[in-house]
Amino acid sequence: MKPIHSKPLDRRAESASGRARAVGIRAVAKAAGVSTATVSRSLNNPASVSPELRAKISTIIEEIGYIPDASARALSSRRTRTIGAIVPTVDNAMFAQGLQALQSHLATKDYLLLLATNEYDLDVELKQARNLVSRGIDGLILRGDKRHPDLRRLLQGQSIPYVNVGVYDPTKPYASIGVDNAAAGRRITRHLMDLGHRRVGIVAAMQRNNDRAQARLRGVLEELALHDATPPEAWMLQVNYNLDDARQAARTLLSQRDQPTAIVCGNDVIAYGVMMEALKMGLAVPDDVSVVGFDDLEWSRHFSPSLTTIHMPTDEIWLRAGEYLVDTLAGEPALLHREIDFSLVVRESTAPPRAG
Amino acid sequence: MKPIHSKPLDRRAESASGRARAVGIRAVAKAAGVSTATVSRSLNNPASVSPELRAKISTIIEEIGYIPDASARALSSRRTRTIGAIVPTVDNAMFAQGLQALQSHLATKDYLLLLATNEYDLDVELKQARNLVSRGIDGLILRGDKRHPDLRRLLQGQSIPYVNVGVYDPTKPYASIGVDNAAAGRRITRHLMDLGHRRVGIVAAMQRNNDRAQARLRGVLEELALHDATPPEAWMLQVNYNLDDARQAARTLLSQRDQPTAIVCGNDVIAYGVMMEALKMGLAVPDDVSVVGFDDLEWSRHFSPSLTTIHMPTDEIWLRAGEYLVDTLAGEPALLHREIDFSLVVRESTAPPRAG
DNA sequence: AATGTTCTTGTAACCGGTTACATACGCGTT
DNA sequence: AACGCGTATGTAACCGGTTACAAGAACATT
Repeated sequence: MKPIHSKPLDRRAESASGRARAVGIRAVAKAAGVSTATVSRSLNNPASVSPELRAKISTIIEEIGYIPDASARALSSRRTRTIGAIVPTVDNAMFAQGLQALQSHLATKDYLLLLATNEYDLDVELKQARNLVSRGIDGLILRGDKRHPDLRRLLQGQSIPYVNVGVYDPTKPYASIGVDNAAAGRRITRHLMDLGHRRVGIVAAMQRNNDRAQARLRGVLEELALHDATPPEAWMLQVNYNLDDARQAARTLLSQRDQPTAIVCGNDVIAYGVMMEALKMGLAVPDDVSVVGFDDLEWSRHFSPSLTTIHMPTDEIWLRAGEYLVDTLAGEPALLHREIDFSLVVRESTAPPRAG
Repeated sequence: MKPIHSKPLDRRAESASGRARAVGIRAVAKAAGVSTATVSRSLNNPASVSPELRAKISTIIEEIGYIPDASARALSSRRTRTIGAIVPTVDNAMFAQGLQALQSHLATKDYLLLLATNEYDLDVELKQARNLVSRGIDGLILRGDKRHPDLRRLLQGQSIPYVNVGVYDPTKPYASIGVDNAAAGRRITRHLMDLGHRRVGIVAAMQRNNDRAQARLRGVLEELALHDATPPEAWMLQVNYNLDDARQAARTLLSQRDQPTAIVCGNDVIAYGVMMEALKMGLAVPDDVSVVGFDDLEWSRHFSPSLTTIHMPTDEIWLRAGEYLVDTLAGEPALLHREIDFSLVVRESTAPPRAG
C-alpha cells in the first residue's frame, strides 16, 4: 500500500529541455542576474531595493512582457487585493450607480471588484458568498441586514471583514454604512403632514428580505401615527420594483371610493409609475394627489411634474464602504458605523391637499 | 554571494506543532484515510473514485467545513473558471441589464464574472485587461471594436479567448455577437421615410471610441442619402448619455428657424430628453415632430407618448457571449460570429409630418 | 582594530491544490 | 499458471510567486 519510488522524476528539468515555459519571476531574475526574492521585492516593496537594481529589473520586465500571476501571489501571500460584493441585482439604477462608484474607487487603490448577485434569496447569497470566499476575497460588501445564519459564521471563521451597506444601524456588531431609512421615512412623511395631508396612501417596495424597504415603511407609519393619520389596510400596498406593478397599485388605490390625498412610494421608480397612472386616470399631480418617493434618481428632476423625494448620496455610501474595507485591510482603524445624511428635496409633485 | 545554509528549516513542521493550520485538502485526506489525490479526484472527476470513498469524503468535507482554495487550484490547473468583462460603465441601463443576464448565466455554469470598466478610454481598457489577465481569467468579453493595439497582442500571447459584444461584424478575425447596428439605423430611418418625412434631424450619441454609435449614425445617413434627405450640418448633433445634454440638443435643434419634422436619436435615453424638451417648448409629439430612438428600454413603452424605437435583445446578446466563451473553453466548437435580430417597434412617437 | 548597526541581497521552504506516473488488485484468456 | 488489461488509489513533483532567515558589505562607534 505504500510503494517506494525507485526513480523520482523531475518534471521541471524535463520540460525545461522541452518547450519554453511562460515568462515567470524566475525568468526575470535570471535575465537581470538577481534572485527571485529581489524581483519580488522590487515590485512589492521598491524602497527595499537599490535604485540601480530596481531600474534594471523594471527594464527587463518591460522587455520580456512579464505579468505576475495573481494566483501564485495570492497563494503565497494569502491576499488577493480583491473585494467581493453581493447585491440583489445589478439591474437597478441604485445598485448600478453605487457599484460604478465603488469600482472606480477600488481601482485607484489597486483593488478589483468581484461581483455576485443574490436575487433577494438568502440561500443564493450564502452560496455566492462561499464561491467568493473560495476565490479568496480580502473583504466583502453586503447589501442589507437579513442574511443566512451560516453566512456570518463563514466570514468570521475565515476572518474576512465585511460591511453592510445601505443601512445605518449602530446596534449591530458588524460594520454598517448608509442612511437611517426609518428617519428618512419619517422626514418625508412629516413634509406631507406639514402640507396638511392626513389621508395618506402607501405603495411600498416588496418587504420580504429587504430591510431597507422595511425601515422606510416603519418610519412612514410611525410619523403617520404621531398625527393620528394611520391609514386603513386598503391604502397600504406592496409592489415589485417595476413600472407596471406600480401603475397597477396606483389604479387600485385611486379608484377606491374613498381616496387618499397623498401617496408615499417606496422608491422613485414606484413613484414614477404611480404618477403616470394618476395622470392617465385624469388626476392632476399634485393638485388632486401629492406623490413622494425615495432615492432621487436622475429622472426625478426631469419628470413632469418633477418629484419630491429623499435624496440618497449613493455614490458616497458605496465609496465609504470600499474605503472602510481598504483601510481595515491596511490595518488602519476605520469607523465601524457611519451614518450618511439624506436630504429632503421638495419639487413639484407635492402641494397642500385640495381644500375640502 | 552564495551562502550555504548550515541548517535548512522546515516551516511546515514548525507551525504544525504551533497553532492549527486552516483546513486544507491534506486535512480532509487524513481524516478520510486516503491520499490528497483521491480527495481532489472525488471533487473534480467523481466518476474515477469508488462510490464508497466518494461518500465518505463528502461527509468529511461537510463535517470539517472544507472550502477549496481557488488560488491554489488556479495555480496548479491553470484554469480559474472566471470570465472577465470590460464595459464602458455599469451605470447605464443597457450594460446593467446585459451584465445581469450574463452573470446569472455564468453562475449556472459555475463560472464567476470579474468586472472592470474602461470609461470609454482605450488606455484604461488596456490597463484593466492586464489586471484581469494577471488575475487569471479564462476568457474575456469586450464591448466594442475599437481598442488599444497592444490589447489583441496581449490576449493572443496568453491565448485567452475573447468576444466582442454589441457589434456583429463577420469580417473580423475574432468572435463577435450582436446586432448589425448600421442595418438598425437604416431600418428606423426607413420607417420615417415611409411616413413621408424628408426633413430629419439627428441627435447621436458621442461617437468617440464608440463603434456602436458610429454604425448607427452611418446607417441613418445612408438611408437618408438614398432618399435625397441628407440633413444640413446644423441638424446633426452629438451628446453624452444623459437627459440634460439631450434636452439641450433638442432645444438647439427645435429653436432654429428651419425645423426638422422628425428627429432620430442615438438611443432611448436621448430620445426621452428630446421628447421632454419638445413638450416643454410647447411642441406636440408626434404631431409637430416625430421622435425615434434605439434600444427599447423599459421606459419606452411607459413614456407618454410611448416611443417608437428599435428593440435590442440585450439579454440574449450577453447570454450568447457567455455561452460562446464557456463552449470554447470546454473545447466545444462555437460559432465565431453571431448576428442577433433587432426589430422595429412602432409606438406613439411617430406620425406622418404635418401637412404642408 | 574590534564591534555593532543598518542596508541590501540570496537561499529555499512554503502556500494548497492538481496530476503524471507507478502500483496493486481483480478478472478474464490462453 | 502465466499473462494481459482495466480500474482504483497513492506518491510526490509541480504551478509561480512570497518571505523568514542568513549572510555579506558598508559605515559608525568605541
